[in-house]
Amino acid sequence: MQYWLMKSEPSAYSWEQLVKDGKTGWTGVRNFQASGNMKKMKKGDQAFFYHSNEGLAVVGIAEIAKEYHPDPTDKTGKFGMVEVKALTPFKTPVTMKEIKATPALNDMVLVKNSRLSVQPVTAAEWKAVCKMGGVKA
DNA sequence: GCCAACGTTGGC
DNA sequence: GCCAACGTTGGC
Repeated sequence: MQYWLMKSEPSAYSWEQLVKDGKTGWTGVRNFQASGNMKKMKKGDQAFFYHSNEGLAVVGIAEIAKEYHPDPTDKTGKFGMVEVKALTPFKTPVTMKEIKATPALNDMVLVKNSRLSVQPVTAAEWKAVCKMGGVKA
């Protein structure tokens, strides 16, 4: 089981929308590192859903429903996509501010490389953030 | 709305 | 294959 973090601007696609849709195709990634991370995802892996720009917080947990395959919205054929489904909403969102205020979480990719939209999360980080969000890891 | 950081592109 | 220029992301 691997853990991940995926970012989305709420104005583009929010957690609330994913809950409503149940499942969505994670298209539009145009970054090799992010796309490469999606390639490593296995069905059943879990990912934090992070709201960037507005909210600035981890708001829930999604599960990888379909593994990496070509993104039909990418005309160049270089990038891929996965499908995710809503799994567990956080009781309380875990904000960037709180993450930065937690020494154990300062090595998160979210803090170190805030521009990467799909990133790995360690088991320890996963556990800590889940706890802060009020859900069981 | 600004600006720093970073990834990508393209000319050489 | 290098590197400058450019565009985009995202926190503040």
